[in-house]
Order: sequence, then structure tokens, then C-alpha cells
Amino acid sequence: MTSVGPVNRRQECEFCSLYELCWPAGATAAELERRHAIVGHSDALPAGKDLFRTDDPFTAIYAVRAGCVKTYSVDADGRELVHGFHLRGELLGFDAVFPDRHRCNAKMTAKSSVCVVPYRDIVQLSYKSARVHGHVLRLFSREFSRQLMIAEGSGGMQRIARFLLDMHARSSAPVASVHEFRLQMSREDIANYLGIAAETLSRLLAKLQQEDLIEVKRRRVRLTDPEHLHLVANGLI
Amino acid sequence: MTSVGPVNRRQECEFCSLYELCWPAGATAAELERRHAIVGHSDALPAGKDLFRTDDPFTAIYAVRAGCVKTYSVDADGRELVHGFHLRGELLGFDAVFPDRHRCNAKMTAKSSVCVVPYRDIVQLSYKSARVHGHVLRLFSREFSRQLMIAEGSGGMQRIARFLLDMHARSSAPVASVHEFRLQMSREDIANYLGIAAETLSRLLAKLQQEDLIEVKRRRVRLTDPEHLHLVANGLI
DNA sequence: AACCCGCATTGACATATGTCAATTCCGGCT
DNA sequence: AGCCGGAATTGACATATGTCAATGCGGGTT
Repeated sequence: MTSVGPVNRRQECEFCSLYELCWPAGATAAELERRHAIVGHSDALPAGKDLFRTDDPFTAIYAVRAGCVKTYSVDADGRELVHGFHLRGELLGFDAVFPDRHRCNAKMTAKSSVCVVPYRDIVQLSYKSARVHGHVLRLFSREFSRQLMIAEGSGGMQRIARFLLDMHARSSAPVASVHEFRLQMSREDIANYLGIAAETLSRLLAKLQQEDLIEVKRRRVRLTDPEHLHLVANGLI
Repeated sequence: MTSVGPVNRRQECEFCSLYELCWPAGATAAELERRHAIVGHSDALPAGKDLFRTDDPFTAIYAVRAGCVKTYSVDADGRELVHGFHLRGELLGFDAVFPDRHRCNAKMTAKSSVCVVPYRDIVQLSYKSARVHGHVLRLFSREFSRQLMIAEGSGGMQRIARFLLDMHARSSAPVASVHEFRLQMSREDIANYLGIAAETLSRLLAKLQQEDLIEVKRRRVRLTDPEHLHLVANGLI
């Protein structure tokens, strides 16, 4: 945890899903201090670091402040199934609300920092205000539905196109141009997320590049023909 | 809507996720009447009937009292992607909490009846009681996580095995023996749910039958070797 | 009871994808 | 700046799955 006071951190929070919870409009300085006392702010942690593991007791919701966290499970024969990636401003941990234990593992796929918000505090806050209550339910809903986006569409090509567009839309840190961004995870993670082999992913990315829809070099991606890519993503090609 | 009074309906509700909401322990008769006045109880509706469609405004959560409802979307080239099946006692409609409009279609795959609970009433009830509040969040969470169960496991065989075991566990109306049950939907719906072709589904079911793991005839299924089937479902075979 | 229509099954074939293996490439490290 | 090791790519091949088409079966209707 850093020693930076809440006020200095505020601008880092502007993109965050929890912004209205942490920075309620019209709150007094004392109220802000009180809220921030309950939120842990981690420094940047290295890639590969675990946030939580399956069966860990459920204590908190996490907000990604920078970097990327993957949630995943491992099946009987050791294959990793990536449920989703969580980029900056996004939440994770809701998976554990029902059974009170986490149902998956969470690990950073790149150098990342997160905020840790105790769940009991979220419930209490939301219980005290109808507006916050509705807000929490909506956050909840949004984070869950995010995970259902990619599964659609049978073809591997379609899923890759959809993934690239999704990542582009969610990547808040454009590199050079508006159509350029940086993937925050390895090819293997992406493949495990899309449910295809890493080799197939490589080949299909190469094919997209040959067809001049994208330029991809290592983790740097540039969408050279986004309209066309949308067609692919929708199975129209 | 039927004319059956709430008290007579109570035994039908015992399996339902909303039981504690509709039948709070220790409530007065007046309170029970009040609660039931806000819940619509449909008669049995025929297969093929729409419950809601994409972009419909969000008004209510539905509880399946009998039968089966599928939620699905249709992609650009007309393929149906089935998100999930909802059997008796289960809820649907939470998909619309965030954008305030439904994000998928819902249609009965068999003769079914449902309860209709206005969402604003759920929020109000849950806002008034901390216990109910926690309960709603947990329901919410459970209904979402149900949808993530099948996606796991790459092979089609694995997904089918998982599907059969899941349906068996959730089918509250055993036909003859404890290992026998009735599928509530067509092969096409199942195939669209599992992300494979209907023909492939047929072939793989036939294979499972040849290997004496199941007996399947039309919509009637009998798990003759559940332990073995579990191994298949976990990719151990 | 017999007929039909729709669902389900089966067959043949093309293709996409997984698997194993070799090779290249890049980024971080000293 | 140069080296090293892991990540990514590419190739060859086996296999699972999709697609199109024909056939079979059963439940609901008259």
C-alpha cells in the first residue's frame, strides 16, 4: 500500500467503475477520508502474481487500476481455461458472491495495480442508499455480462476478430494512433480464453495480417481496417 | 393468470429460488397476500412462446414454475446461440439489469408456466431488509454463474457429458429411476447451446450409447454409468 | 388405426483445428 | 552491446467437426 493521500489519487480513479462509490458527489472531506480508509491501494505488482485462488474465502471486490488480471480455472488434465481479462477500471471478485468462496483463480498477466474493497463495506454502503444499491446491482450485472461477449460465434476467426475489437475498445491507453493498442497478455492466455490452440491463434492472426485487416507485432496491434474486421467479427465474411 | 389463491400455490413454490422472497418465514397472512398481489402467475403456455425479446425494456424477473425457457441471441448469419436453459425453480431476466433492456431473447422450449416479479418490487423488498438484500445478490450471482458452467472443456464430447450431468442434476422430475430424466428441448437447441452442429451431437450421443454410458431415445435419457460419464465430463477419458 | 410432417439419425466428404516438432524472434539481463 | 531463454511463429500431419443430402422414426392429428 502506498502513502499517497486520497486526494492525489483521485485523478487515477476517474476511469474506474467504482468511482461513484469512492468519490460520491457532494461528500465532505471527512466522508471521503472515511471511505478511503476502507479501500486498500496496492502498488504495482509484477506479472504472474496471484490475486486470489479457487476456494479462497470471499472477502473483497477488486478494481484494476493499471495492467491486467486474468481469471481462470484449471481442468483435470491441466489445461487452463481463461474466463476473462480485467483491464483498468474494471472489477473482479463477484464470482464468489454466491458460494462465499472464489470459484476461479485470478492472476496478473502484466505488471498491475489494484484497489481492494471489502465486500461487507460494499453491502453496507449499498444498503444505506437506494441509489448506491441500484448502482451496485448494475455494476454487478455489467461485470458478469462482459464474460458472455466472446463466447458467441462458432468460428475461431470470428472469435479472434471480436476479441481484438473488444480489447481495442477497452484499452484506455492508446499507443500511437487511435487504432493502435497493446495486448496485456500472452498468446497462450488469449488462446485459452478463446478456446483454441495457441498455434491456431498465431496462424489466424497471420492470416488477418495478410489480408491487411490488422498489423500485429508481438503484443502491439494496429487495426488497419476496423470496418472490415467488424464484418469478420459478425460472421459476415 | 389463474384464480388460484396464494396459499394453494405454496407447495408449487417449494423448489423455487424466490421462495424466501415470496414466502418469508413468520409473515402474517396479510403480508403474504400483499406479496402475492405483485407476482403474476401464468398458466401453462405452449412451447415456442416468447417471454421477452432483445431490446425489450426491462421490467421483471421471471421464475420458471414448470417446463423450460431458453435464452438466446441470433447472429448476423441467422445462427441461434443459446445462452442457457432455465428449468423449474430457476430465474431469468437478470441480463437486463445493467442496460435496462434485455440483451437476449427468451422462448419456451416446452410447455411451461412462469411467475413474473416486477424488478422494482424486488429492489424495494431487498432494500428494506439486509437479509433479503444479501439473498438477492446471491441469487443474482448464482444465476449468472450457471451460464459459465458448460463453456469449460474444449472437446465436444466433454461438453455433452457435462450437459447431460447438469440437466440430470437440475431436472427435478425424475421419470422412472433416479438416473432417468427427460430433456426439455430439441437436439437443435442443445447443439446451439453447446456450440456444435446438431449432427455432431447426434453422433456423439450415439457413441456414448454404444459405450454403454447412457441410453437415449428421443428426449428420454438414462445415465447407465454416471461415474464413467463424470470422467468424460472432466476430460479424463 | 393410419397417415403425415417434423425431428432425429446416418452417411460421405471437405475443412478447420489440434498436436508435435523445429525454428525464429525479441526483450530483458549482465 | 551482446547473449540468453522464453515466447511466438511456421510446418507437417492426424483428427474432429461442419456441411450437405438422404433416410428413418415417432408423435400428434384426422
